Amino acid sequence: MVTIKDVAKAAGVSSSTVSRTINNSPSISSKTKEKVIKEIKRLNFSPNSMAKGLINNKSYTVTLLVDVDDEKSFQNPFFYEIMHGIERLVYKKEFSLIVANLNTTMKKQSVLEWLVKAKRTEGVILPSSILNSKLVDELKKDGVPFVSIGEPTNLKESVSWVDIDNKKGTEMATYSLLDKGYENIAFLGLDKTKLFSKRRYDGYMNAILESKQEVINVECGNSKDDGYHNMKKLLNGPVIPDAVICADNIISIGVIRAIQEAGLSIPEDIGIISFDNQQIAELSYPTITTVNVDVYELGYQSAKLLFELIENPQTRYQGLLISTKIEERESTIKNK
Amino acid sequence: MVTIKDVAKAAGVSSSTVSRTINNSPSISSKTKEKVIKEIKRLNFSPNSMAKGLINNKSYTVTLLVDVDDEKSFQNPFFYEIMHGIERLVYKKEFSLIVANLNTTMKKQSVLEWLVKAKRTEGVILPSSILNSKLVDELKKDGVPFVSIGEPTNLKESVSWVDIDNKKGTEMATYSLLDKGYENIAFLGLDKTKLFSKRRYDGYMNAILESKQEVINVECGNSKDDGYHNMKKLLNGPVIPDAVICADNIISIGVIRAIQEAGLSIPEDIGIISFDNQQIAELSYPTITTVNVDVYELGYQSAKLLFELIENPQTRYQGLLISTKIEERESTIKNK
DNA sequence: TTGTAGGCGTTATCAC
DNA sequence: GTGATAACGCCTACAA
Repeated sequence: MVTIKDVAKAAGVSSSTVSRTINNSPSISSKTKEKVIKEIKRLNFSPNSMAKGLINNKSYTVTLLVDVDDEKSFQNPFFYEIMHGIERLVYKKEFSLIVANLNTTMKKQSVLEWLVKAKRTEGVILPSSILNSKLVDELKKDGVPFVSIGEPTNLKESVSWVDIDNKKGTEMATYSLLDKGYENIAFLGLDKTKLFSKRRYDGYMNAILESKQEVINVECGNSKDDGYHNMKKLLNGPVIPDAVICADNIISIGVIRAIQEAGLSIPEDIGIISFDNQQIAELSYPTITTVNVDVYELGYQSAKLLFELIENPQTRYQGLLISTKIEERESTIKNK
Repeated sequence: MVTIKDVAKAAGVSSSTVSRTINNSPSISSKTKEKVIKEIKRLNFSPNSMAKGLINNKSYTVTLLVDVDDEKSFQNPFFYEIMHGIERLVYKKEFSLIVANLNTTMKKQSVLEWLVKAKRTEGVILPSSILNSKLVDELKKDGVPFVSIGEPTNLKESVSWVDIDNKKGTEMATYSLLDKGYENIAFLGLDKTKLFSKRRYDGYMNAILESKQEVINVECGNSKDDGYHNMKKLLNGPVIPDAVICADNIISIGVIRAIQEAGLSIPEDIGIISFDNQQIAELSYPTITTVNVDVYELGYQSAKLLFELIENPQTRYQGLLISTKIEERESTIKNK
């Protein structure tokens, strides 16, 4: 293993000079600097991250905490993109990204304790679904900066978080449907136990009331069967909508099925807008217009907030909303 | 920060005694050991991982390398489960799991170099799609153990890898269809550029030839449109199959569409078996019978192989195949 | 069985 | 601008 001493010897300088070169110290002549850099390259030297960390008491490491056993924790398709966004910034900062599972069984302690107390990590990003007051207390007590992905609920403390602007998303979706000429727009899939679902409903409500239209609201779960059965009911009901906004992407699969079985056509008779799950939206017949959710950006911004907290612990906690965009596909008509 | 010295002072022993206690040294009286452990707990002490790493020249860290920009690298839905399998073993070994992207831009060097040379990681797990001879050379030169997820292709060197037993999977699927009474079984979606696709075809071939049936093979890409158009062609062709095995899960969505448009019923007229993508298989109407692929196990076994290499660098390279299981859903009939 | 001392590779603090 | 030296927290001979 080639160390700073080897480089120093080879370049005929002291190890401090090599250290200064590595760390871009201003007080060093460009001549020796050049010489040292040359030797560093020749010897293929990289500073040992642990020795450096020991001195500075830093691990140069950030943790993405998940709960694999909790379905709400991170949806499979979203996780990869979120991680990608995080990774981009983390490595730009010359940190490493650790991924850990909240409920991993370790000998004596919890993973989180293990990561935090042994100085293995300097900050944590975690989904709001696993964030409760107890966890917040622990993290704050240990002085580890953290950022929640998703706006937390039922929390007394204030924390930093990043979320999709769900409300604005459905608001835009509703207006977009109205613009196209749809007149009876239903919202299907409100689940009051879920914040994102409520937010999406709020956006829909806003736009509907603002436009003096009638609210058609169907509360239900988020499986394809929920979508199917509730759409069926709606089609037999007093007011048949000519457009449906689905709170959650899976629901829309069942909704489409119900509409097609009733002999109605999409998007002519009934238009559909759902929330982003690109793969499903594009696999369906017809493909589904969605409120596009930029989860890469979600990840990137969460990392950005985290680094602000790491670099300056005095930073105030803040909430950040990522804007959405409507991606037109076959389930909505261009002009009615 | 509480160090080994604080514990030593509190317990009235030397720091070496504390160190010995932590590391379960045999030469220590159970009495002092007890005393020390008590203080460790009271003071809430955890050994600093970097100081320990510096001594042993170990990082206690394993890296999962991906290429987020390469679609073949890891399918979204698979990644999470694979990672879960890896994570399980990694933390059991009291290591951390780093996730890094091959093409992350760092100032001077590649992430991999950065991770390896600065002693940030002790082993690497990576998808076969990004593994080429150049990368193998680099990894071997640096002496980092690594395991490929997926059987590598076009590699002169021998390496350790884990893969799904694709061949056996389609073989079982074919026999299962024959058992149910299907007689003209087609294989749709052979892509000769992909090893897993070829393996799946081989399994189908084996079973068909063994059973003295006729081979119906359609080569095509793996989009839903490929599935749709090629199934349509098949339905207009001389021999209409009464069962289809799809090489890839997305294809089956198009295949189903084509069959339904032709007014035929699934599974009565035509049965379908595809490969695992649980979400898609269950969202479809009808739900799709799949060859179930245990990607958690894939991840777990890759980590196991990696640790064998880390703990004993003399370990021989080996390839490991994970068996599959057929998950019956609506797209195949019970008895024809 | 326990304690002392030296060192892992780096950086910060002094001198020069 | 540069070099010696002492840390950082832990482990491991070696000594007792």
